[in-house]
Amino acid sequence: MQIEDIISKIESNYITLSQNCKEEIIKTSRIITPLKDTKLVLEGQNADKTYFIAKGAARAFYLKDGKDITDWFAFENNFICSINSFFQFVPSPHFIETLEESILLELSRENILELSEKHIEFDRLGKIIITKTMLQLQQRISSIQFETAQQKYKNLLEIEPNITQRVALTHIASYLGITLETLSRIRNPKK
Amino acid sequence: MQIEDIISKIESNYITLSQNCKEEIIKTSRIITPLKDTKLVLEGQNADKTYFIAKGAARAFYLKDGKDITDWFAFENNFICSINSFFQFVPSPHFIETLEESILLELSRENILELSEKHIEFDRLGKIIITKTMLQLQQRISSIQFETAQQKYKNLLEIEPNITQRVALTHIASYLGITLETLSRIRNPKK
DNA sequence: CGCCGAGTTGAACTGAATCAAGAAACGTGG
DNA sequence: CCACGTTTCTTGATTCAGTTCAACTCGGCG
Repeated sequence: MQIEDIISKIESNYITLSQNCKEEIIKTSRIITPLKDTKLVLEGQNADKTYFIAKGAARAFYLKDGKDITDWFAFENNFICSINSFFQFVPSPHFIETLEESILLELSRENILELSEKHIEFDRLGKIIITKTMLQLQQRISSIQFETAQQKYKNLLEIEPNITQRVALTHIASYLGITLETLSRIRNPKK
Repeated sequence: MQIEDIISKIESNYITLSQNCKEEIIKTSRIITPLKDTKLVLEGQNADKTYFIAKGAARAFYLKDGKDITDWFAFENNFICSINSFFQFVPSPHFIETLEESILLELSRENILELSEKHIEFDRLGKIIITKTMLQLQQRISSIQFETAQQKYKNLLEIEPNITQRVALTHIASYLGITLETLSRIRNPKK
């Protein structure tokens, strides 16, 4: 996959970019093609990169009392970063790792800020992504807050129907805020 | 309170605005001074307004199986809107109401879009607010997801130390995703 | 004063967690 | 392509935090 293909994926999923802007993206970004289970960000790092997933999947997770808790999944045509670190310039509480062999476009915060200054469509792209993320988080809060384990799992399947084929159940369970055992029982009702 | 005072509150809490931009805000916005318990948004409405709280407090809530569930609190120097309706152009799932007699600056989506087009600082203001909201939601998810009722309450008090003096416990309980009874027991341990 | 909404307290119940074993599936090397 | 070890998932028994339902208290205000 060429960088032009990746950028046109961004355009068709988000917003059209000017030729100038695209050229500058090409100059300042880089493509990486990590294998499955590659760490993109480590806890404690200044995680000043954002990744666009052209192909593959990734997750953000953190360790709470030694337990691996998934906080976010991202698949094709979505962006992933350590939002705390990226936006607040603090050490990342999260790890980010690929869940499959992937093709990613890596952009640094510095380049993103510069691109946003120079190209109004790029600035708008940023706003769109942040808004989308905000709405997804809001959605997730209602789901976590007021639904049973069963309903939360169903909701997730509606949003990401194939997630069970791509992601380990342990990660799905921790993302839903339930234990692996409970998830297993939900999936195999009284047998 | 004059509109100039309100705008300077926005500037000191968020970002400096050009003279032009401020004049246009003055022309297109309006100040409202609702009493306590005034509904600003009703469920089902196209809620295309955002409110800046110069003084007072408000909450967004919805009815889940007839039960009143608080989704968001906002106090002085913060903005509140029905984020689903405002950003996605759908009927609002939320009500929004004041919790105290308040002074609010009301801006319509239309005016906000126009201001964002014309004034880059205003556009940036929007981005700052959305980013802040996103980070707060993210914060809230970890709190809801992996902490005991007790810890969630403590966390809230750290962020909003005076909330119990300003907001009914029922609303705090539903915001935390616990029952009023549980909240009461947390506040009055084994007596 | 008496009522009413908000908060408290008590007792029984329950959904999900925890702890503990075992079964499948997976992959690596012989 | 099979044997073995490792990781992932399932199943069962027990426990517990928080809910539910119900009764009671308190403070404000009409």
